[in-house]
Amino acid sequence: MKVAEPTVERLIQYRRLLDRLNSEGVHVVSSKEMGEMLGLKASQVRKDLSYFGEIGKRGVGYDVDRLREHISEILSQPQKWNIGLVGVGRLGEALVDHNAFISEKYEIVALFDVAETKVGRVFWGRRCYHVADMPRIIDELDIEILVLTVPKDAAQQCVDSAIKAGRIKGILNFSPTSVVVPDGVIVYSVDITVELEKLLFYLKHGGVQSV
Amino acid sequence: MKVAEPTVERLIQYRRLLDRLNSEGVHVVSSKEMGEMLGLKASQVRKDLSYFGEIGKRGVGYDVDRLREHISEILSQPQKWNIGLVGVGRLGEALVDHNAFISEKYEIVALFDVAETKVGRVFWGRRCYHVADMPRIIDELDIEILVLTVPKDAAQQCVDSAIKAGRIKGILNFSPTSVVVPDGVIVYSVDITVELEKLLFYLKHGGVQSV
DNA sequence: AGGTGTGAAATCGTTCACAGCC
DNA sequence: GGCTGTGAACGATTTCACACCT
Repeated sequence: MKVAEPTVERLIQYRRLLDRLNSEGVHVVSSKEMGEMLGLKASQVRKDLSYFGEIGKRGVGYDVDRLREHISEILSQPQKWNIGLVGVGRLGEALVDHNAFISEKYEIVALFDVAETKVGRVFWGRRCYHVADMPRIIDELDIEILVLTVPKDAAQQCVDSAIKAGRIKGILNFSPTSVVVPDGVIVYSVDITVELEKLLFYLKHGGVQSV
Repeated sequence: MKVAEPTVERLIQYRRLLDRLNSEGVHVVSSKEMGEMLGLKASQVRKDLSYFGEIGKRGVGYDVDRLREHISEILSQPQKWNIGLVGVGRLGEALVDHNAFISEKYEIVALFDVAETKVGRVFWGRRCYHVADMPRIIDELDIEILVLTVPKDAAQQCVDSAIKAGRIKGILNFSPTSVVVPDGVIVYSVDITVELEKLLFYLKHGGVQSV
């Protein structure tokens, strides 16, 4: 089944909301309520949820637990992914220890940097290797996902070098630059500068909808 | 002039690319070349750039310097914005010192936290105040933008309290949760967990286009 | 020949509106 | 009465295709 990107993004948010509702002891929720909590139209919520079969009860709403199970199933992963983080700067360190990277679906298994003060050391249980050793380590540790937190000038060459190992399938890029990758490799960019500039742009012009 | 959000996002990327090309001594660039470097179709680039008048030369391409000026003009800000950062955790610290927040258009002027070990201290030249004092400090320092790097359970109440000062116009939310705001306040969310999960989803399914 | 600018077409995503069920 | 599920309408964005310039 093919799912549009905005829908996937919302599914993830629904699941998170349902986790919260569940822990608060809420058992039933309507599309209207979910919409209000997430800043979405009720019809949007219903359409998203209906893609995967009839899961709600007309006249009542959705069973929190059942819906949560259902969405988790859609978002489930067939395996645990090994992640390598490149660039142990301040942002890199923040991410290594970040809640977002603690999950049964994935794990940061290696760090990479060029600084002699970092290579060889262990940060939060992960060893830091030299960037030049990436191809070998990626192979040895079966790393398929890269998190990039390097300065912009280093981003492309880190990617090129990591991809040579032929194992990398996805990259989460925090560097303020675009990177070019071969077909088959997926890149998502989290670009703080861009988000801030967008916010500024819409503050300057008449306010627009929130996102 | 009204500009669509995806267009604004790309304009920001064009400008960044042009800055780089300029520093590399490149003086002319075509829509095709820009597209390749940013992962966009040439027609997309041309359409974006043509919204603001004829700026390229047919048969030649775009003058890097002139185009850069032109886009900078569109993205320019009428004033310098004061930013308050809430949540001096590891991610917050990383951002305070992050390149993204060094600009003539905006400046982080105050930090907020609840931890006694942080309140009263100065981090990279910015004083950290108690979250309870936000309304007063926001008023005194004329803060109109909030950067949220607090745990998810604290996010909404921080927003509510900050907005009471009636001065906040925009929020850049790094907390892994949605926040509800009154009309007129713009929220952009940078959600690391969501981006990572999206990447995973499309790794599981047949790869999709990069972003 | 090579590259821009731009209407028109195609695609993608959201919202409406209402039938159907609880 | 209230709420879901969904085709159809709508709106937004991307891509095409080609006229036009140099």
